[in-house]
Amino acid sequence: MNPTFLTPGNSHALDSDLAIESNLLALLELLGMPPHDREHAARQPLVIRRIKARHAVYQWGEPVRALAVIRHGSFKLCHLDESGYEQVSGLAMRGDVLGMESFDLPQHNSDAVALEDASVFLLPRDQLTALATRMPPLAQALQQASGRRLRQSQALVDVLAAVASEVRLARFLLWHGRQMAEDGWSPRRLHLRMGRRDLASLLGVAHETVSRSFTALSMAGLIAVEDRDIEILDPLRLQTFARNTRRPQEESRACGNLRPTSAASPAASSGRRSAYMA
Amino acid sequence: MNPTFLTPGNSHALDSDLAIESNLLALLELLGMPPHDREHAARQPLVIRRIKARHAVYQWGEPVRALAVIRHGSFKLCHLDESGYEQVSGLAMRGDVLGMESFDLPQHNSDAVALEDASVFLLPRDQLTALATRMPPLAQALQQASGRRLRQSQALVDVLAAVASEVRLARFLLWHGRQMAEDGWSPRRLHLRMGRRDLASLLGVAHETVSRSFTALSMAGLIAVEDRDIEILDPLRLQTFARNTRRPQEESRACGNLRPTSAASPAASSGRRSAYMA
DNA sequence: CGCTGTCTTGAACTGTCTCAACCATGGTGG
DNA sequence: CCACCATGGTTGAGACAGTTCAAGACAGCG
Repeated sequence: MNPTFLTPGNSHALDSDLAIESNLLALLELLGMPPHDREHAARQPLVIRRIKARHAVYQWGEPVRALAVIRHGSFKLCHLDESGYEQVSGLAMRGDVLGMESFDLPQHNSDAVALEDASVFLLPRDQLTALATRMPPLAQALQQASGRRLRQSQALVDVLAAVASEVRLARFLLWHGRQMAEDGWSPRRLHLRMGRRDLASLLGVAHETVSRSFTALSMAGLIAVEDRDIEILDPLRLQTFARNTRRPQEESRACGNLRPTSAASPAASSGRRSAYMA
Repeated sequence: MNPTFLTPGNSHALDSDLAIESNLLALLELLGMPPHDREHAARQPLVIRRIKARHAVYQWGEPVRALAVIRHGSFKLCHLDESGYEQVSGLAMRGDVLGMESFDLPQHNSDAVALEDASVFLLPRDQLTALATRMPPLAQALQQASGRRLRQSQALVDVLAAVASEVRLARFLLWHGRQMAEDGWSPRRLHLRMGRRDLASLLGVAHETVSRSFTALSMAGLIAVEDRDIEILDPLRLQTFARNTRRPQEESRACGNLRPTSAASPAASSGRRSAYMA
C-alpha cells in the first residue's frame, strides 16, 4: 500500500503513487511571488506528491531528482551519523524548499522526513533550468527560498550557541513562534510536531534535559506546556531570558537565572497532562 | 547604530577604494565551471575589491548591494547577539559566495569579516539577474555555491551537535581539513585563521575549553599544535574519536575517552609555542 | 618599558549527562 | 474487557565535564 515506507520502495519516490497535477501558479503564490506572468504560470503543469507522517521525501544516498516545495505539513532534515545517532539538523515548513542542500550533488546527503501528513510540489531537476530561464519569477522565488533556508540554518546555529539548555529551548520556541507568525499563525500558541527526542537532537541536549527545561520555563511562568502544545505566556520575559548566551552576567538581573528563584509549588503532578501548567 | 564600528570608511564598502577591473572568466574558473562560453565571459567586466584583515565586506544592517565571491583569503560570518556577545556562525573560504543569506533582503543580517587580507569579486545585485540570464553557466555556478554554503551550515550544526568539547574540536578540524583538501591543500596541515576566542564562539564553548581541548587532543597524540598551526598526526584515530556524538558508549573502547588515559608527561610547558606538541 | 591581546593553566562550582525508575497512553490480542 | 507490551514523557540521584573566576606566560607594539 505504502510504497514509501521509511526503507523499502522509497527509491522511486518521485514517480509517486499519489501524484496530482497542478500548475506553477499555485507554486508562485506559495513562494510569495507577486502575481506577474500568471498566464504562463497557469499553463505550466506541475506535480504534487503527498507524503504520510514519518515517511521521507528523500533519503541519504538517494539520487537527486527534484526540488520539493512544501505545500502543507512540516519536515525534519536529519541524517544518521556514523555512530547510528539520528542527528536532526533542521526544520522546514510551508513554503520552504527541500533538497537545495544537495541539488548540485549526485546524491542526497540527508533525509527529509515528514513530521505529519504533508504534500509538496515537485520540481524535477532536468526541467528546472529550462523552467527557470523561461520564467524569471520562478528563478527569483527559488533564490529567495535559498536565502531563507540559509538564514534558518544560521538561526539554528544561534540556538545551539546558547550554553544553558533552558536558553536553547527558549530561543527555539521564540524562533519557532516567529516562523509560525510568518505564516499568519499566532506566534504564541505553538504545536510542536516533533517528540522530545527529536527536539533534543535538534537542540543538542539529552531528551531528559528537554523535559526538565520545559518544566523550568513553565515553573517560571514563561510558558505553559501541555504535551506538545506550548503557549508562550510572557513573550517579553522569555525574550530577555533567551538573550543569555553565556552565564548570567551583567544584564541577567532583569530575568537572569531562574534556577534558585521560583522554586515554588511543585504543583503536585497528577500525571503527564497536567504535569506543568503555570 | 554605528555603521563603521569594526573599521573606518567601511560604510560605503562597495564603491571601494581599492577596486580593480577583471572579467567573468576568472570568476567562472574560481567557481569551478568548465570553460564554456569563455568568449562571452572574457568580455564581461567585473570588479575586484580588496579587504584588509579584520575589516568587513559587509556588516549587519547595511543595505545589500552585491554578492561577493572570495578570490583569496577567508572570512568569518558573525553577528553581535543582543547581549553584546559576538556569535560566529560560519566560515567561508576561496570560492565561497558571501551575502547569499541576505540577498533577498533589503539589509544584511550578519557581518562578513576578513580573517586575513583578502579579495573578492563583486556581483552587484542589480546587474546579477541580467548577467545570469545572459550567462547560464554563471547562474548554475551560483546555484552550486548556494548548495555548498547550505551544506557547510549543516556541517556546522553537526559540529555543534557533539556534546564533548574535544569531539567538537576534532570534528571541526576534520571538516576544515576536508575544506582545505578541496582547494588542493593538505588536509593534515591546517593553519587556523581565527583566534581561540572566535573558534570558541564557533564551537559553542568557552575559549578556555578550546585551549584544554587542544591540549587533550595533542596529549593523546592525535594532533600537534603550534599556536594556530595544527597538524593532524593520526587522521584515522581522530576520525573514530570524532564519531562520539554522545558520551563514550559502545565503540568508545576503540578510541573513546582520552580523559583518564594518556595522562602522560605534563611536558613541562616552556611558554606558549611549545605548550603541546605530541 | 609597560601596555594590550592571545593563549594557557589552575581550582571551585554547577549544570548536564547518564542510568534508572515511574506514569500515562495506545494498540494488540487473548 | 483486561493483561500485556511498546512508546513517549517526566522525574530522581550521582558522576563528570564545562563554565567561571583568577592568575600567569609570552608576543607584538606604541
